[in-house]
Amino acid sequence: MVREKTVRLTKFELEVMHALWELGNGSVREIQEQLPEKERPAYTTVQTIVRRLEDKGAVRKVKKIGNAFIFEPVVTRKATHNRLIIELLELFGGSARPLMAHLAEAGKLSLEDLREMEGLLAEGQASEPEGLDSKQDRRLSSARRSRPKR
Amino acid sequence: MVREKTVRLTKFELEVMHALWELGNGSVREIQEQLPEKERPAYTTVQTIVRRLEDKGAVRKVKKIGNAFIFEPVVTRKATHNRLIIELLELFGGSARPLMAHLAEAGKLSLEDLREMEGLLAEGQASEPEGLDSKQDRRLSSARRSRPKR
DNA sequence: ACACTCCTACGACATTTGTAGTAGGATAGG
DNA sequence: CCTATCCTACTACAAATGTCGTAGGAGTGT
Repeated sequence: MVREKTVRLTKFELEVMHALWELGNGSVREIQEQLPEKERPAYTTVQTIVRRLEDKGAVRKVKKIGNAFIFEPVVTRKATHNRLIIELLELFGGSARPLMAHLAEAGKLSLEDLREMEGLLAEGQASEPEGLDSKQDRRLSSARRSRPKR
Repeated sequence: MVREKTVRLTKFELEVMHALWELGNGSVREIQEQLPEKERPAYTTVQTIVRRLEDKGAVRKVKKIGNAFIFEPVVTRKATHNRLIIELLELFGGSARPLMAHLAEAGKLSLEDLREMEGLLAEGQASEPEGLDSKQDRRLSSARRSRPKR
């Protein structure tokens, strides 16, 4: 087994990671723009979070384009989510049963969901493609970003 | 609908709440002793957490026995767990599907679990008794606790 | 009335998180 | 080569968390 590295991430750090997972890799600017407008913090705030993520070993610089660093995730979305789930499960006694019961009760779980899962389980695997690719970098190549006339 | 109060609790606060839910109600001392030895903090640490929980409105004093206050949960375990689950779900796009997929893949979910759930769902309800009772208080009545000869 | 324990009320402090501002170097268009 | 922008490296700071210690009031057996 590969014992993936997992780090403890805060809510906000998770959001930044989410953005980066979506992008595959990207600059601080791109990450910030990827965040939902509603909760889009200042550029330097994102920069700080990214730096902390780098300290924690959750992301790393892969290259430099112009004078900007391009970051990429080190921890996978899957490993991170797993960790979160494990922690939540512990609160429920380590078993998925009670958790499922809650989901069902909250109406978050339908019979169809269950049957669907059964199908997957029966087949022996339930994996999502985990799209962590698109490592191209045709961007920033030589074009200045938004240029606010001020 | 009763729109239960939910507060944001930290990991440690959750553990204290867990202890209190188990007890039904209890003194700081009892709560501390209810915590797993491995991670049992100093008495005053627990006291501080309880005080903060009180500030947050998650617990309240119900009476005084001797010179000690007896606390009881204000927020239910169910409501709190629900909140946690909701937050986790948001990370997964708000749907239970991806979460279940993770559980299944991590081997935390078996076919039996699924069938069991189906049964419950089919019946129209999946509720656990939510044992928040046992509000007696035959304890501390007049007996000193452990008395370390020093 | 005492001595011994408990308990509570507060205060402290190091970390971690959330959020940003500033100074100064790097770049590209003109 | 100059200038308007970007970007990075730092620094700052308040609020939230994790962890306790201390002072002083209370309750009880003798």
